[in-house]
Amino acid sequence: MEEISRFFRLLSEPARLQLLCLLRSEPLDVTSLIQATGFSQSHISRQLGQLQRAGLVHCQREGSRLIYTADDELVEELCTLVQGRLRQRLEAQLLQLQAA
Amino acid sequence: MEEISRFFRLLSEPARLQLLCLLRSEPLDVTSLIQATGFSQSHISRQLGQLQRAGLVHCQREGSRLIYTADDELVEELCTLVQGRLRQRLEAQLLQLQAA
DNA sequence: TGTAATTATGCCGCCTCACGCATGACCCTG
DNA sequence: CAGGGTCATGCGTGAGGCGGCATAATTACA
Repeated sequence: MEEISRFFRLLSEPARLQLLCLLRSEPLDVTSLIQATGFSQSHISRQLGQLQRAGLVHCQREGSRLIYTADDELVEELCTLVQGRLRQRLEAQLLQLQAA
Repeated sequence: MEEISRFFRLLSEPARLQLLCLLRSEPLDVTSLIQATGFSQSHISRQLGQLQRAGLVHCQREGSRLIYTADDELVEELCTLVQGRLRQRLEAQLLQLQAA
């Protein structure tokens, strides 16, 4: 339970979720992630560290760079499920507004 | 994306997750939830408010009490998925330890 | 109608964590 | 070996949110 909530906390930060989405389409080095997100280098590095400790990503050296890769498709599944629910909820609210 | 992360944030708090689990097995009033969790009355009330605004629970009067009910089975699914992953990860670590 | 029970809300202290700056560690090239 | 590029790590700040105390609001009951 405690563990599960910690996992959700990892995904509760837009920056981390964004990193996971970016890495899901293709492996990238830190510099690319910085440019893609607009966050500071230190921040990106920290978030990547957290994701790595959680086993959601791993990295390998490529010359002087570190290439990060997303390991798990679970996050995608979770996001899809949640997104479906949010969509469904919005539609329900829309119907209710039209009825009024 | 922003919305999705907000949803995960809801589940990132052990107290809220616990409330959802309790309400998933049976509808309960606030007093029962307080006793079951050990948190203060105000805190429970607040968390229930958040869950309600997110559409995860709803409440109905039953005399002087408010009976809360969990609306969505999505949370269960999400928890099951995450739990499976955590278990899988622990087993992997165990194997790695045994190999060493 | 007054009182007790149940729930919601304003207020506040405290802790966690996001976020950037500066610095250190590591690798590559000349 | 020197210097530049890439990434990680202390440090400080500020905001958001947990969590409890006190209080208000709502309801049931005598």
